Amino acid sequence: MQIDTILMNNPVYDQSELYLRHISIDNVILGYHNKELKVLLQRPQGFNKWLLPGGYLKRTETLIDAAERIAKERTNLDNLFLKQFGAFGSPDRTKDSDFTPQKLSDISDIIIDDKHWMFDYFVSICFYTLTDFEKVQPNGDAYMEECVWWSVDNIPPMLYDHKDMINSALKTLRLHLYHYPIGYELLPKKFTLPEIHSLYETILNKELDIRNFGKKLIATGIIKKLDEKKKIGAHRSPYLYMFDDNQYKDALNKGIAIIL
Amino acid sequence: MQIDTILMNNPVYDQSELYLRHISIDNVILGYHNKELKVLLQRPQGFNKWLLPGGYLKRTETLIDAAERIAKERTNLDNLFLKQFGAFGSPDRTKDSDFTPQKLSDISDIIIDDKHWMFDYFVSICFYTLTDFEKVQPNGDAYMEECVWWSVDNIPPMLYDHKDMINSALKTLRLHLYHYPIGYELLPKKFTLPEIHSLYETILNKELDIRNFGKKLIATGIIKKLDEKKKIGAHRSPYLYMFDDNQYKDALNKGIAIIL
DNA sequence: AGAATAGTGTCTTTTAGACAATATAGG
DNA sequence: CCTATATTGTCTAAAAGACACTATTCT
Repeated sequence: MQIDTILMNNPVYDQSELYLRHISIDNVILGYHNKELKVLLQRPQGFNKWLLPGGYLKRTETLIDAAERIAKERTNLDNLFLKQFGAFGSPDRTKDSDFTPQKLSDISDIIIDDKHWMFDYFVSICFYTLTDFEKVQPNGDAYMEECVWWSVDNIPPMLYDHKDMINSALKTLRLHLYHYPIGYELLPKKFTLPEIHSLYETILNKELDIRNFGKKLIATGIIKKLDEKKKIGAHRSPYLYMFDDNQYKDALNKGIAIIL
Repeated sequence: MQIDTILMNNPVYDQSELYLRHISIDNVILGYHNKELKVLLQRPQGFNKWLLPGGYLKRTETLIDAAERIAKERTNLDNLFLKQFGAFGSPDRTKDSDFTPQKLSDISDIIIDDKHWMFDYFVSICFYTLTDFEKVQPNGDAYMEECVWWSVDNIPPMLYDHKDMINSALKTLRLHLYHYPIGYELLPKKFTLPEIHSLYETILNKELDIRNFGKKLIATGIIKKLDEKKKIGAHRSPYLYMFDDNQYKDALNKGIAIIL
């Protein structure tokens, strides 16, 4: 069996590198709170276009490990439930006239030319997650001038194909909403029907009759009503609900149909 | 801005390589014909486990270009409508006690040790497609002793995580069946209701009442009845149907709900 | 009493789902 | 006429969808 027909010149790879070449991870970290859906974006020092929080894959990590590590760097949250939604790869996806080796060199203390690995072909594996943005204090780092939440209805100019990634993540989230229980990681353990109702309305960006919504969601069995109420001040106290763990896990594995 | 904190030792990449390191493409090529669903698998020379048709990504290609090229190598078909369904990556996913550098060297004319790039960490981007297996004469090559169709109900021992990939592809196909029009690329331009009905039954692996099936599928608008019949021999001639191009494209973009 | 929010039930329309007899083509 | 296959419609049950009044809590 001859192997080298595939034309990689050097049959021995360099294991000394910590990260794998050509592979990046980008996370669409969606934040929900109080009927608002936002996405966490960062802006590199000296540029005026934005990026998704991303990074590279270590030799010792699985894809999901890397995505979790990268998400944690910006949110400080563990246990984000990240879901892969696509890989993006084309020879020119990391070409952007607003982010060039020249410009980077200008504001950097080292010379970076277009042979630098940073400007090589990268395939990006993308994940999305949903969290409560009020619980997150976004962390930038030395190279990111800003790291903040943006409304998904008002995305700033993005570098590369990161805008496509956001759109793709939202599309996937909306599809998943109809087939998997969403909100387990996002809502408090015990939540009210109006709370989960608002969440679904916000994600789908459309109104859902709360009476019918409640009937249908309870009919799936994934949430159950408790014998407790939540105190919310000068108003009638709403009942609390929680996810049924067994039904929830089952639904995650097998998928369900939730017609809202 | 300092870049090398990410610890890739050599900032300049080697552009002379035709393929990108660490990235592979694997295709789950599903074949349907006459109520049978099969998958195209290949067996490397001298081994008794099977692989999906796969390959590497050229510097000049997009992911989908590569997937199409690789699919064509085995099927000779252009215009396969390949859909990405996932990326698989973990440090040990290409470790398999039945496919080792030692065994490969034994049957090869070159020395391959575990530092060979072939045994490095690869992230595989996976695509699936659906075609008519009767139209395909599978092509092996010098390194693949066999390349044949296997029933999806009877998958032989697979190398690496390729069995997982098949399962994941089938799961995705079944999900897509409920949200996107399936069969456009597979069925002849004009097809009969019994034909598309059998296709759906086979993919979902369950019976669907043909009367209700027809009503519902026509109600979605993606197929329309023609004023022609197909001659099928000594039986009543079935009407022909075809996809409505506009509705089809629309459904592909936006997705639809097909409750069967 | 008033303001704000939650909770609940019924009716109508639509859809799902079960079900079997008739029509056609060719031999 | 026989065989094999295709076509078609109705009924019932379930679900979707529209809709509005009452209940609670606190000030």
